[in-house]
Amino acid sequence: MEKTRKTTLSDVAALADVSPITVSRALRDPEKVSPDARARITLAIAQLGYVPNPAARALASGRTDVVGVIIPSVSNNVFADVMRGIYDGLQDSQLGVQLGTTRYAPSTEEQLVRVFLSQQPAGLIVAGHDQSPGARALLERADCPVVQIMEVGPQPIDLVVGLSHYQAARDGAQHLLDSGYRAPAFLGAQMDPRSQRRLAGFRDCLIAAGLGGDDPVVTTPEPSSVSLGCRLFADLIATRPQTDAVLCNNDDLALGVLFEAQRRNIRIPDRLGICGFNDHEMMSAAEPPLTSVATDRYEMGRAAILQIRDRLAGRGQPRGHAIDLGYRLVPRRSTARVTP
Amino acid sequence: MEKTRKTTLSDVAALADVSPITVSRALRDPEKVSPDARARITLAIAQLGYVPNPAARALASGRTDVVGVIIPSVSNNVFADVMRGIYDGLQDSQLGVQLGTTRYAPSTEEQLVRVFLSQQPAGLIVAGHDQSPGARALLERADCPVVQIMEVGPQPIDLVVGLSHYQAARDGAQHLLDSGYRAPAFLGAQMDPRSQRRLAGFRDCLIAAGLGGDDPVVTTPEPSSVSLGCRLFADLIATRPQTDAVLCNNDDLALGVLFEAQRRNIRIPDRLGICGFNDHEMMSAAEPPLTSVATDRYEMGRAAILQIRDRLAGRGQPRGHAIDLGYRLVPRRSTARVTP
DNA sequence: ATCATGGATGACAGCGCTGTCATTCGTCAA
DNA sequence: TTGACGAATGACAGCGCTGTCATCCATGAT
Repeated sequence: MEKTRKTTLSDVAALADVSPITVSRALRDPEKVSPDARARITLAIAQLGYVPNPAARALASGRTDVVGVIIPSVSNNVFADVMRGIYDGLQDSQLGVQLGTTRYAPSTEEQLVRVFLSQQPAGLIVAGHDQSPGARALLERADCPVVQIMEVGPQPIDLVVGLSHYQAARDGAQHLLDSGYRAPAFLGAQMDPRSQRRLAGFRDCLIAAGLGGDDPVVTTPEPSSVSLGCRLFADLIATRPQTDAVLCNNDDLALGVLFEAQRRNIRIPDRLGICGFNDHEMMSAAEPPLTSVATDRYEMGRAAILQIRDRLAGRGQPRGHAIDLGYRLVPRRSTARVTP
Repeated sequence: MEKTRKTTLSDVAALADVSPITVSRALRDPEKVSPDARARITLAIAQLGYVPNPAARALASGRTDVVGVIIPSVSNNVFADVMRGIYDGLQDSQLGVQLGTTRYAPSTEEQLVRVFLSQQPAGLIVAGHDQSPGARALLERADCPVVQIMEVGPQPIDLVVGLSHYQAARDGAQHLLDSGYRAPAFLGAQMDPRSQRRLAGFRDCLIAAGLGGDDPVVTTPEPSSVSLGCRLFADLIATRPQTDAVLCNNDDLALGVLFEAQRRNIRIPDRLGICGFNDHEMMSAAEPPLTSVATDRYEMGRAAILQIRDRLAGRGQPRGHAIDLGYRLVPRRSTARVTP
């Protein structure tokens, strides 16, 4: 296989009988080139199969068309939905994505921020607002739009798209109380900062309801899974048989609770209420359908990209702008207790 | 905020009192630099907070440290597992990932291949072996390692890590027959090429068993989901009430079938056997636990990256090398019929 | 002492593109 | 007719790094 030199701007320019600069302009800013020249250039590009070299462009212009995305994990389906939103938001743009995963380690996150920023990205999307001081300093100094997603909170670095996990979980807990449950518990895995705030919302709800003496919480740092939901629920009722409802940190756990309850012939919703978090598609399909606090992960990703695109187009929101996508409690049969 | 010029190799060189070339070498090939100089350079780098410019490196060397990954979708948890394997395989390497999603569209895939190749990646990972002729031609001409994942098949482009979906599904169907089911059906969504081959395996198994007269298959091009499993199963038993088992194209559908069967009080496994595909973690947690054909998506991603790393290190496998990760039938209660 | 050897280092040019001017030319108002 | 103006185009230099050679010097064999 012959090592054929790649065709360059100059090749195109020669064929189209213009200067390389004009070709460059025709590519980036077609308006600025006469229709005549533009046509010849387009033809030449097609004939030569020319593809621009992004490294050269990046070096010369100090910009790339890549948006860096830094999330804790790809195998968490919350982030899968976010990514889908990001890719959809990218449609009809020149932008690409570079993805990094932190595995929930702040030091890894900081390193990724450093690496990504060194590539002079068009924008950066990071999950959460619990960056290490170092990472935060880097991001504040970044000369590209930075979007913190997942969560709204104090002191945004630049742009924010998220929701209040505290409030969402607090409302979920309140829903359990409103449905007549008197001894709700919290089940949590992978207790990242957002999970911690959900837990705080749960606790405050109980305190506000005068049920604060106890702390019916079972958590683990393990990654979340359906099986883990089974195990945590088993632990929970072993130590607190009086529990009559569970607020789960996410839907996987809720599904595990459902299965474990079925195994033990615990009747849902009468003997046990179940509320998940996120409202993954499967929640409505389950038997009984499972109540959950719906979050719009897809829109979170999509909105983040659109914020960046707006900024790049010069009509973006100012630094500090936050979009609160909110949440929605979706009551289903799993908490529809007939007699309190 | 002052636009501070980034520190460059020359700045480091000046501080360390060596030439820029030596700094460059110290970074890429520390062995070739004297310990003395290396120490001064390391110190200077730390003092200046120097971070190399990957665009400049890419332009000068014609190489990048980025592996392109082209998959159909990120929200399919099969690919989420693959991605996790990829990121784990990347540990302790300089490599990064650029991810593109095709949305199951061959034209999008071809375009992504073109764009990614223009970035002169360190390697490329693509899902499946049903690339368009154009994409295939580009990949064959690529001067970087190319790994086709998910599936083993004829005429590999370069390297392959996968399994035979045909055989895996055929074994799944055979398991249903061996368990005493006489009228198994196939449920499929998002009928991509791999799903088609699974379906073919199912059909051939039935034919081989003398049950080929009929074609008990319900499929849809819609993306897979648990709810869709419910609906497809409802359709199935409406048109073919005699069905006594289902082989599902994936685990989401299987879970949907379970829920729908529960809703209709169809007893599992006696009245209905359920077999999924992939053996997602939730399958073992379900009640009853669900039989599935296990595939090692994680290892698929990991092995793909390791193949690329080996190649880059000069000790890789030759073109055409394929790794068949196989599959494993995991029988559980959902197909454990007591009386055939 | 002399020369070949190889490790360490450096000079030079250039990767392909774009920012910043400068230049050309046609058009229109005065 | 003239000058001013703006659209279209081009020349030049340089982004930060690396490939390819060339150079230097200590070492050990002769």
